[in-house]
Formats: sequence, C-alpha cells, structure tokens
Amino acid sequence: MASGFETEDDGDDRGLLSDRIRNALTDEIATGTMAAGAALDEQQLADRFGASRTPVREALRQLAAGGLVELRARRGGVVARMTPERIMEMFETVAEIEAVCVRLATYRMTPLERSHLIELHDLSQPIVEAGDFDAYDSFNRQFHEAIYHATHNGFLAEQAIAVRNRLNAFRRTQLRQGERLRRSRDEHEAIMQAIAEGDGEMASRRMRAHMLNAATSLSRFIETNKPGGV
Amino acid sequence: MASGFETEDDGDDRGLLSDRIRNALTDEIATGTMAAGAALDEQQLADRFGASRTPVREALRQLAAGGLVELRARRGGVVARMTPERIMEMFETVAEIEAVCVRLATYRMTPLERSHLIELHDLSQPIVEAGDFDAYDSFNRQFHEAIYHATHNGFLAEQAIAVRNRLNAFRRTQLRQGERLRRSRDEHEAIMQAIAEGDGEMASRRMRAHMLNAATSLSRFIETNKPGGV
DNA sequence: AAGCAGGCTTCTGTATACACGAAGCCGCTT
DNA sequence: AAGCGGCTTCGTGTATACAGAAGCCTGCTT
Repeated sequence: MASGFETEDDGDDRGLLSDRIRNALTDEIATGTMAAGAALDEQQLADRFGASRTPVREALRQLAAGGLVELRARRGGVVARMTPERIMEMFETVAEIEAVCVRLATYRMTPLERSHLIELHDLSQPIVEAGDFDAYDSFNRQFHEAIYHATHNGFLAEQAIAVRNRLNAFRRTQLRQGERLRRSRDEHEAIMQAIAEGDGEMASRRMRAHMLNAATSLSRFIETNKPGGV
Repeated sequence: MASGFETEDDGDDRGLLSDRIRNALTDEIATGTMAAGAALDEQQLADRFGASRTPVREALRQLAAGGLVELRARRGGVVARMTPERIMEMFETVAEIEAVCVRLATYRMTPLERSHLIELHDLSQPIVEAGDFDAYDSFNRQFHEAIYHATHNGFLAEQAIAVRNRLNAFRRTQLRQGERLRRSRDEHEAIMQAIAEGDGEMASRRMRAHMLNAATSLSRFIETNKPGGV
C-alpha cells in the first residue's frame, strides 16, 4: 500500500475490525452498492456491521484520506460524487504518471528487470487468445507494477499504485470489450519496443496514449449506462 | 488540501481537537522536534495535549495517511524514518509531477491565466533583490500552484499539492542560500519563456531541471548538518 | 551460565457514555 | 401569509472504560 497503514492485505476475515469495515465499504462504494452522494451515518453503519462507532469512524477517516468519501466537519460524510469530468481527470493523471514511470524505467531498469518484463509481456499472448478478462486484468496490474518498480524510485511507485487503486475503485465493471483486450496488448507491445530501443521518451508517449485509450474505452462504457446521479 | 478532510486551513485555535493535534504533530515532526523513529504513545500524547486518546488516534491516522508516521497494527506508531534516499525519491517525484503540470498548463492555460502567471513572476523580481526568503517562499508556492491550476485538471492539481506538502514537511530549514534565490528566479524565467513560446515539452524539461536543482541544493544542506542518523 | 517458558505489564483496539454543534420544525410576530 | 427566532432532535466529537494482544522481565530448568 501507499499509505502508512500496515496490515495483511485484503484478507477479509480476521484482523482489525476497522480494516474489515473499510474494505467492506470500499467494495460497496466501488461496486455502486452505495450510491455517490449517499449519507454515511456512523451509528447506522456500526449497527449494520455489528460493531461500535469507533472502528466505523476510523474506517471512514481512512476512506476520506483515500478520496472515496468526503467528510464535512460535524456534519458527517457522504460517498464522494464522481463526475465523469473528475474520472477523466483521474485517468489523465494516471496516464501522465505512468508515462513518467515508463520513461524513468526505460533508462534505469536492470537487464534482469527488462528480461522479467519481456517474460511477463510474452505471457499475455495466450491470455488474449483465450479472452480471459480476469487473467488479463491480473497480468496488466503486474505489468504496470513491474514498470513502477523498475523506476527504482519507491516513492513514485507508491504514488502510482495509490492513484491507480483510487481509480480502480470506480471502474466497477471493467472494460470487457474483446477488441480492447487485443489492442491493449498491441499497445504494450509498442511500449516494449520503445523500451528495448532505450527510447524513454517514445515509451512515455506510447504509455500515455495507451492509458488514454483505456480511459476513452471506459468513458464510452460509462456514457452508455449512466447510473442516476450527478 | 488534497485529502477529503474539510476544515478551515491551519487556523490553530478553535476547531476540531483532532485537527489541532494533527497540526501540532505535523509541525513537531517537520521541525524535527520529534525525531524520526520516535515512538508515538497515544496515552502519552493525549496527556501532553490535555486531551483523551480518541482525538490523538484520529490525528495519528491522518498523519499515517499523509505518510508522516507509520502505524504497525497493534504495535503503535513511529515517526516515519526519512532516509536521504527517500527524500531524493520524493524530490524526483515532485519534479516529474511538476514537469507534467507545466507541460499541460502550457497547452491549456487561458490568456488570462498566462497573464496572471506573468504578473506573478514579475512580482518576484523585487523580492529577490531584497533577499526576502519568506516572501520568496510564499511567492514560489503561488507560482507553482498557479501552474497546477492552469492544467485545468483539478485532480492532478490536488495530487501535486499533496505530494509537495508532504515533502515540505521535511525541509525544516529551507534552502536559505542567497545565490539559490536568484538562480531559482532565473529558472522560473526560462520556464516562462518556454510557456510564452507555447513549447510545453521545453517548459517541462526546464521545470524538471529547476526542481532537481532545488533538490540538490537541499540535499547539500542536509548532508552538511545531519541530525542523528538513520 | 544460558536458554526457554510463563506470567506480567503496557499499550492498542473496541465499546460505551456524555456533550456540544448543527439542522429541521414549530410557534410567534408583523 | 410570510419571515424570523427559539426549541427539539439528531449526529458528530470527545471522554472514559474494558478487553486482548505484543513485548518484556523474571524465574526455572538444563
């Protein structure tokens, strides 16, 4: 994680109650179970989770820090309203940060890291053939995180992951269009090419385009089935 | 602020107790009053602030979210250890984000915003002549935030400010070398030139160099008077 | 003397109780 | 009838109390 909380991953069962509540609420917000703008009553949530207000409060604060909810002093919190504009802003930000990462990574990655990345990329071929969206999603995360890591800048990597996660929370149903999968891999291919040539600037531009393509694809999806709210 | 907390700025007096404690702790950590690695005992802090553990806990969580302290589950928190490596990583990250911002800003700023930025920049001339460090610091923040704003990407601007603040917390005594002040303004000048020419890429490269120069200047300062150690 | 085990201490995590601020409602006034 | 002011109610912010885990110290064993 990017934030200074250290708990075992998302293992839902045991662990800190406040963390379990946070994870549960994160899911509910991400999946849209809790609509944007919905009021968050501490006591009510506490009852629902069979806990007291204390861990609920902590969970809400952490969510606020992550941007998922907004807390107004002495007036409680609401699920953060995500306008399409804001989501696009987040996408652009992720795209730019990714672009920075891949440029630095190109110049700094060790031969071992480059080899690892190539291996990873090759692995995606059969996944695309099979059209396995979940597997590709997992691979995709690995691919991008390998690039973050290869920047040899831990802080930047943390920031990248944090922003990415923050965005992930809002793309409930991912982009599940068969065509996009192949195009995504092709774009990865082009990025890998630039990396191989040691052209960080080129890799950067291609990465930015790659991310913006994904954003466009998603925005089309969002436009298609608008929920209800602002 | 970039985080979802909404309270009146740093007004220290009235307001939420947890916020006052958070601000106080932020200051103490930033100024080095609390050494890195120091254990943070909730009860002890509560006593010191004449409050109960509850607001102290909330303050600590917020600080953890901001990266100033590290919380280990059931084992309390410590002031985040900032190695020189990590500080440089943060600087590089800020430099890259600033570079992104100025590139986008160059392409997107309105004539009014450009005019405002030029005006701001012109204002810094007498400040440099006078060698007024505090005034320059204030101007500098305004200058950079004007650029964030001109990206017309609110999320990116928030991220930039957040990372910048996070870094600010650790540069206790700022770079107070007379020469650096003038060089800083010269670098701003060069950036302004690139903006005026509408060359976002150039502006971006110059901004990155500008920030890394500041980092080098600071790192020299840190090297000179090392506190206690890791 | 050194290593291990068990109890003890201390601190976090959670629950509960209390207080104050804020929002809505009702009655009064004009 | 409409606007304003006080009251009521609800919910957050803070305090206090309790339980359980992590680390430490002590005492025993080998």
